Amino acid sequence: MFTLSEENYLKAIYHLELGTDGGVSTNAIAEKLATKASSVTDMIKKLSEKEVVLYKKYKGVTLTVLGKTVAASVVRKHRLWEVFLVEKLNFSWHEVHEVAEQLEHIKSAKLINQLDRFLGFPTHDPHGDPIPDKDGNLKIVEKSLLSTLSKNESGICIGVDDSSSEFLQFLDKKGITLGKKITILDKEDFDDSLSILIGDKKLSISNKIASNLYIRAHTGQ
Amino acid sequence: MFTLSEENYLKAIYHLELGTDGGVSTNAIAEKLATKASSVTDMIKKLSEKEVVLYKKYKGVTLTVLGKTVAASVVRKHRLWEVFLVEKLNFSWHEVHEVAEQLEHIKSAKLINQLDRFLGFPTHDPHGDPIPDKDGNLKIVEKSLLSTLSKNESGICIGVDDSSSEFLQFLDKKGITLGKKITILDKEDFDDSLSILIGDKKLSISNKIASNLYIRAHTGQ
DNA sequence: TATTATTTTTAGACTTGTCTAAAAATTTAT
DNA sequence: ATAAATTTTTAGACAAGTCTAAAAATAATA
Repeated sequence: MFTLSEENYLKAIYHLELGTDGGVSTNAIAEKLATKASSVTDMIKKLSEKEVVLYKKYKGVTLTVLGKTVAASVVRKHRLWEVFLVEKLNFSWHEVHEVAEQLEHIKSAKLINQLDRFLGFPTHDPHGDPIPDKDGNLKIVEKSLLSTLSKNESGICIGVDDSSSEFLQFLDKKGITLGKKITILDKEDFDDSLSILIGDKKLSISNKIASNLYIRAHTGQ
Repeated sequence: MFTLSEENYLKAIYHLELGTDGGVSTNAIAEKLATKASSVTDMIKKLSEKEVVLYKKYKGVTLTVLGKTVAASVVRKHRLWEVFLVEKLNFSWHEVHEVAEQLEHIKSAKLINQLDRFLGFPTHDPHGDPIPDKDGNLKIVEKSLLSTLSKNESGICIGVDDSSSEFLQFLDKKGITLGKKITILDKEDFDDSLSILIGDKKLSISNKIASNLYIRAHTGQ
């Protein structure tokens, strides 16, 4: 069994590992968890003894298969709870993170399996991130940034890169939500801003926004 | 803000206070929390400094108004989660306690208020225990033990005294659930066993069972 | 390659919550 | 009312997880 703290470390390493090829550095973990490098070293030793990470001094860490399983299960719980909060309890997508950070540590296999069923076996959380299945596997969806589409191309909004509260609230205000079809009407060379069609509304958005929105290719029309 | 451990102590004291008139003894708390008296003394000092209990050495503790509010809020969360688990996630009433013990410590006012609304503002948990409202007040229901009813009297099953897993599973097997009407058909002087009518079924139950079932007077018939 | 800068680890300390063993206070019984 | 039993508190220790400050290793630069 793993403590709350251990689970948070495993989750951090899991997320960091997706973004890099080699091992994850002590400093990177420390920054992610808002703690000190020395604390990270201590914890890594513990995790190493528990055989959930591979560790060589000064060389960073990698999750073992076991470690990856544990981390994925925490992520699974986090994202299922996020779906619950948004779908059933009327939370906005920018309000769910903090609460899900707590709920992800509740220990009960039955709870999470029944919750999964209750929610209709969702595959993605409210931010568009994939929910690992019971075995920790992710269903990968081909995605690209809105900013990479060309004029007259379109796609379905499936997620965000920056999931800060401010950005999510901004999207809410503009009416940009997951599942909506977005078509590029025009691209402005001057500042790379976009003119888009979302639903039946025409919007102008900056390149910064377009570089934070993920799009799934839209087959059919 | 209170730690998980502090909340558990407050909850224990809250429950113990309902069963006695004066202050709650150190040993009683230790037994309830399966810990040592010396640990209790340590924690009581901390709680006393935080002004949630009144404490005089060797004289036991009492909750302050603030302490009672905090404890009631934990109990409220515990019982609301129990309702959720049974009503929405198909848990049996004997499976919910352990999970609710974890969920009761999740910190989010919005979460618990929305959960309350989602569940239809329930007043009692699956064991028939009352759910404190937002201000910590209980709706008291006039209740009596089934064993105190006389022949031909009847009432609605509203709760259990002993909520051990074994007892609850026994009740499940016999078809005795909350909300059902029970009528005393006969009382056996020899061993104080009862012959009862529940729903349309005739059952014979021992006095031990009857002394663990709470009944609300049944007006009308 | 030698030196400087950065990263990582070690050593030692602190907090929270717990424990054991012993001392002090209270209660019970003779 | 005094002795015995019980309850409660104190004193000191320990594990988990964190921190600061300093040492060691690695990486970057001249």
